[in-house]
Amino acid sequence: MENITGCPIAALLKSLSAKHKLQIFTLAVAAPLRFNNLLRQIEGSNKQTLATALKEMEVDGFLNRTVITEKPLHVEYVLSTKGEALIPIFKQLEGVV
Amino acid sequence: MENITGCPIAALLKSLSAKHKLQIFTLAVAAPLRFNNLLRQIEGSNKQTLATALKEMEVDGFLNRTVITEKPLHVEYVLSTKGEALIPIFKQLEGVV
DNA sequence: ACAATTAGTCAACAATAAATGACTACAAAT
DNA sequence: ATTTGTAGTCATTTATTGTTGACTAATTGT
Repeated sequence: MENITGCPIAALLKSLSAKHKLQIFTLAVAAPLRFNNLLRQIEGSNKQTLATALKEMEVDGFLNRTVITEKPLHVEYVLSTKGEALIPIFKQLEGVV
Repeated sequence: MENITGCPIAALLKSLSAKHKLQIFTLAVAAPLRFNNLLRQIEGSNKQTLATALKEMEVDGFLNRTVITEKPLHVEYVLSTKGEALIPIFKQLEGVV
């Protein structure tokens, strides 16, 4: 009900702190992501939360969603340049914890 | 109801994303903080949320709480070394947004 | 003595985020 | 033709977070 002119970094932090997003980032570094794969890999996750996370990460410009019109016709999520830029920052946070 | 063995960085991100914390960090860079001062400075804040934020930041080791036994007997919150370590990371996030 | 300022706590309520289960829709395999 | 795998949506419920207003308690100022 607020934050029309809120701080963008605070908004980013809040967005990044949503459930499973950090793990999604981590997995996306290794390989392109697929919905049902994530659902199996990320224990304790569910369709809805995952769908919301992926959608937000796409809207925020961290992931690129592509429909692959081949073999088993599926969707791939790949880290964008903006998404990749966050990885070293997460690494730095490791040093603080 | 979970996260017994959760990722510490995810936990840190979630903690940092709590309301007003980023602003508290920012204000703490400039000068020691006082409770009622914050309440006035941070618009839209309230005692409870502020008290919770300050307590958590203290428990997380980002702020040091000191009772100043002088003049008007008050409490000061000052950034710890660990808290200061986060500042450049926040700055880096600015570059990503 | 009384009021204000200090720094909070507590319980009840409202708002937001996440979980659950049912459902959709298309393509490919049996 | 039916099941399986793809990738989701939708409505409801539950859990987590934040807000509100009343209250405490010590200190300081008038």
